[in-house]
Amino acid sequence: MTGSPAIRNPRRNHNRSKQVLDAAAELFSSQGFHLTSMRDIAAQAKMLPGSIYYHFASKEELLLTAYEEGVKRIAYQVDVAIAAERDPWNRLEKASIAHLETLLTRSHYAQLVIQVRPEEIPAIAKVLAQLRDNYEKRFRALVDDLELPEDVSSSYLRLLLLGAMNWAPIWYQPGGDSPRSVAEQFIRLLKPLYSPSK
Amino acid sequence: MTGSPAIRNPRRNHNRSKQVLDAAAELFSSQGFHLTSMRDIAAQAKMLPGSIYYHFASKEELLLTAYEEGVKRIAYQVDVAIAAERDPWNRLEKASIAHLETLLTRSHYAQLVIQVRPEEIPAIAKVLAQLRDNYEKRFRALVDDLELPEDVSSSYLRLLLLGAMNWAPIWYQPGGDSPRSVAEQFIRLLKPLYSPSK
Amino acid sequence: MTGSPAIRNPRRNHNRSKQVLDAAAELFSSQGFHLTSMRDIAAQAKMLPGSIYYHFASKEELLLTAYEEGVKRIAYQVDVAIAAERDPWNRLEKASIAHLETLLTRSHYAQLVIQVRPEEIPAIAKVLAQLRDNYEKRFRALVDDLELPEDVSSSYLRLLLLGAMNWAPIWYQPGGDSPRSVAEQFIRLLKPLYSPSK
Amino acid sequence: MTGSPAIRNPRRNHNRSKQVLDAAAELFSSQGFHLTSMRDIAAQAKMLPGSIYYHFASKEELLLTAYEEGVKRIAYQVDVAIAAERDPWNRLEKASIAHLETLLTRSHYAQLVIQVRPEEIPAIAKVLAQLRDNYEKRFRALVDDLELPEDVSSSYLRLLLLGAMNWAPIWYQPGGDSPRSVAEQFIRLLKPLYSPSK
DNA sequence: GATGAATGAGTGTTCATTCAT
DNA sequence: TATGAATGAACACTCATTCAT
Repeated sequence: MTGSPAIRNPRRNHNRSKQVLDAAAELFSSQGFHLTSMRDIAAQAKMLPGSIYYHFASKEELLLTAYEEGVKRIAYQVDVAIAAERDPWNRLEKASIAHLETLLTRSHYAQLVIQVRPEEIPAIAKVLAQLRDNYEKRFRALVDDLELPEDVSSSYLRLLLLGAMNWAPIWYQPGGDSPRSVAEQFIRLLKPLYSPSK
Repeated sequence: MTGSPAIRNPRRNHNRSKQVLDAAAELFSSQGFHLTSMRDIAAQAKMLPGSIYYHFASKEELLLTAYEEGVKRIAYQVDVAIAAERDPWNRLEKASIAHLETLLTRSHYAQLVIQVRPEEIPAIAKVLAQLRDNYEKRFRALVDDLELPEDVSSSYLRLLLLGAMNWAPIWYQPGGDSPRSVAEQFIRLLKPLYSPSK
Repeated sequence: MTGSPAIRNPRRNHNRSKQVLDAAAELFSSQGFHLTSMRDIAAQAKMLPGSIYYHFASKEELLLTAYEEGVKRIAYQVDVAIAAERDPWNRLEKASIAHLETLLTRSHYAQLVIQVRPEEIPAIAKVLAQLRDNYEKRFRALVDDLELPEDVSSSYLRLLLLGAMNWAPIWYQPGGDSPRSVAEQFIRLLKPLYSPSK
Repeated sequence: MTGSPAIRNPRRNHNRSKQVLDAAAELFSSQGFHLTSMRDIAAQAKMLPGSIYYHFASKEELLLTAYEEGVKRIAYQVDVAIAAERDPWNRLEKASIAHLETLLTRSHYAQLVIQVRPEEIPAIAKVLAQLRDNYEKRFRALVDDLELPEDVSSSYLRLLLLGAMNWAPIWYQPGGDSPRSVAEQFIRLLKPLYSPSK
């Protein structure tokens, strides 16, 4: 796993590697890892199955690479969203909107991070879990910045919010409320209580 | 899927069928559907792979049966828990405790309901989703019974709470807080706001 | 490698396992391990490729089992051949005849022991080498029993004889001298010198 | 197999071709033909797999070329070794020493001649066998020059000696006796008998 | 001369399932 | 009821080879 040739040497790469990765991200996120065969990915990328292996060493490496990209993207969206905000609750709200929007509409890569459960792929379960953990640290910090009453656990507030958001792909219907409004609703349910000023 | 012999004649050797089902529930819930082979289940049930098919027509039927049992069990626990309560918030709390306790500690069958994502098994995805939906209606009713401020969406409150609880198996560590206390914390985070009298 | 089902439970075995093993022994010994595919073996055994795996866990296990059988057979032939002999040179000659006859004509299993070089199959190279070594110990003992002049190394005499015989499959033509007569010639080339009586 | 460009124009960049051939000789002789992939050879020669095909038309041609070189080298060593000798037994001894020394220590190319069994590569099996045969004719001549008793077959003496030597790579350990001394021992085992004068 | 990229046939193997006994 | 044995389709992957650039 020291990187495939195309990644080591991206110059002459007619971005076919990206094509493969895109195909993998889409199929893995929509059908899951085990229901997606290398043949499926090859077909989607308009390649022959064997050709994938020029770009990626294994199915697991393909997932891992896509997953990393997913974490990068969702992290980037969240970081951008909160950059200009100072108010702790606003920051949490912006972060939640970015999280849910990326998760639900923006990118197959980001969906991967939520849809694929690390334990499903034992060989790389630990790395995947760590990557996600790393991303979620942002929410830990955001929640810790809130001024909460003493008897309120910031840990559970974080788990409550993140859990609820990560479960959203299960029930979310594209036709209904926008991801943004879902996030706002979640925050509204939590916010007023702990900021008596409002 | 017209039912296997043992299910048509449920009295006959009910034991062995249950043994198979137990094995399936345990393995499906701990490793997932796709990482569990019929051979694994047979081994755990101390049978040969072919023998399973006397009891269940297919891997999917095995999962479906176990899933149904899981829904039944968790539903029963919740129903019992709220039977004696009248206060809406107390009822929601008791239900949440029962939900989380069953989910996290009580039974492999119940874990199945959360751990197995219907879309993972396209052939029976709809039935599974419906079974879960049916169970979760309880929470719809419980939340609707709360007296909430007008600007608060009971739908999103339900989704927030259920999502957070269903995500718990991802981060829950057996050594830490008890499932009961997790549920109480979640409720405490939501409750005070809307019932300022308490 | 704790033994395949059919070997653990040989009773009801309609000796299909043996059919597979026979096919493997023949093909491995005539074409070599790497030029023989599991599909080839299956075809020869009138089975489908997947069916082989009911009997043997892997291609390597198949080879190993056949190789063990080969060692057993050639060892048995040699042991029987020398059982009634007392004179050391006669014993060596009988052993050599048995060795070469089994090797060149009797059985694909025995040919395996010579035709397949352990290093060709790294995963089981050590076991194979040990099995052959174990067999060849017989010749060490037989040569040690000869009364040799002091300046003659019994080690090299053994290596000379065994090497020459094991090389025989390379040049041996079924139409020419019999294996027996080849062995006798080899012994005649070595014997007279060290038995001054002649 | 009409020859690759580099072979048609052997002056041009002879270096790179040799590099490839060296890599092939080393890997083929140490791991065998089938366990060595073109990728392995390319890596060892610090090239990309596709580049090999500028120099050699196929894996088989690569082996054939290296094998020819091996035969040439071992033949040369033997020819040089016996050039100055007149006594038949001395000639045979010198030839054997040269044969074994080249085989066991001198060159991967020479080892190829012994380590690679022609039948392993059906497409060129005959050519390989012929090449080796051609080389071994030397020993036929050397043995025929010995003055042997009438009842001793010079053919079998040759097969005995050559077989024993060619089997040596199987048991030879670099730490032990030198190849020279092995060859001398073999000759000593055969010689005294037929030349009682010595 | 050499490379990046792809090909396509083939490999060993898995696995849900079937069925005669 | 259960088993031994087999099936056949699918799977991830390998590898010699090709070829435009």
